[in-house]
Amino acid sequence: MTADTLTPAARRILDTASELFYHRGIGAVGVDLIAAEAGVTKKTIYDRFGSKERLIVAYLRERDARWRAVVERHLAAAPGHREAVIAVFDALEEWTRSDGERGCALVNAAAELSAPAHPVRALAVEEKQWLLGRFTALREAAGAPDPEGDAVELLLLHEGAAVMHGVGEVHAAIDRARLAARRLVEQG
Amino acid sequence: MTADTLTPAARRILDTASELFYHRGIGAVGVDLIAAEAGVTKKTIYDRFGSKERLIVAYLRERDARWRAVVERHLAAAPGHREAVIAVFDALEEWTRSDGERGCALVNAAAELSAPAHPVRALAVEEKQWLLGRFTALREAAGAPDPEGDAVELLLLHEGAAVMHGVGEVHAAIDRARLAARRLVEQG
DNA sequence: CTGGAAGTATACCGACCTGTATAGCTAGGG
DNA sequence: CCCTAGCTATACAGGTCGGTATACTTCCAG
Repeated sequence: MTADTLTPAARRILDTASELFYHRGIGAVGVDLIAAEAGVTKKTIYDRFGSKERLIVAYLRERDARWRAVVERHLAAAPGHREAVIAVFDALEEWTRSDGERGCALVNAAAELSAPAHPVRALAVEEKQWLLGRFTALREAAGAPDPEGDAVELLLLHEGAAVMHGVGEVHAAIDRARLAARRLVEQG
Repeated sequence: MTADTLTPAARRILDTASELFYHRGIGAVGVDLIAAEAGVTKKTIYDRFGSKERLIVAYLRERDARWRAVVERHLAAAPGHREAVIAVFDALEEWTRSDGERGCALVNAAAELSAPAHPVRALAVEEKQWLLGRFTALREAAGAPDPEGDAVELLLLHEGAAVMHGVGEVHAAIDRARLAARRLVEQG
């Protein structure tokens, strides 16, 4: 990871861009705005990141890494394979509470940048399959008869909860997803 | 509904805009492109729709109406309240097969246009709560002990399936969602 | 037969976009 | 002591954006 080798200005740029991209959308945020908010010159942005697209990728990469770290922490604290599945939904709750009411950044970015060859699509696919793999392994370890089927279902509940949390006005989406997940692991 | 009172050119504009907005994203499609693809002058677009934003709203409204009609058709054909729940997922499968691989247009639009006061957010919320209400009524009619809880869970599966179908690379997401829904209604 | 509605064609506006160029400042290490 | 990395400041290029203005045509209904 190159995250720690960032210069101070680059750090500020990435933090500012993350905030703005996530809450206002990628297309709605220009490079000039990022520069102004970060207290930095546009030249510095282009010196450090090369282009807006690469800044977007850096933003999504870092955010994804932070999200995965939250999940891993919750997984490590779970006493067993069944509890670990539930812990992923605890991680989602913590994540959305601290970080935002706008759903999954990767999904949103993929919605904006629709070109099939765009790098953010690959990032999104990779993250979803990482989580899918996590769920599959946990259900395998728990001796479930259909680990992959369970994993897809858990992923659907997870993504559904993230989306509905993003559009809002549907109460306790994450709670309900966790409840369904608990029922799945307890009587599977 | 004002859909049938559209002039021929307006009809072409709305059809073209729907195609482009859905597959490329709203921000990625300019008014000039819509005009060119529809074989129409920009002036005609502004004469008929007033602004890009109102064209976007018209696009989402009409698409939503078509989607709801598909759902209603599947619901009407279902022999009972439990089968009707499953039928919604059949509707989703038919809908995505005929109309696109890019998930829910309302969710995507809400992801792009993040301003909380933007009209598309209200549209998205309204549609999700319509579907939620449908599910709730069906579970109530089936005598389920927790109709609203069931409805939220079904909505999560539905939205999750739509999203994962959009990012792709997760096989049989809709099939799995329907399977989970069937299990929910058969042993609730 | 005439007037208005629905178009086309073309040109333009100001704002904003990503990205580049030029010049100068500062601090730390060989 | 000077060179380079990292930065600031400012200006600008080239393009696209949503939206408007003007002038002409076509066609149908009162």
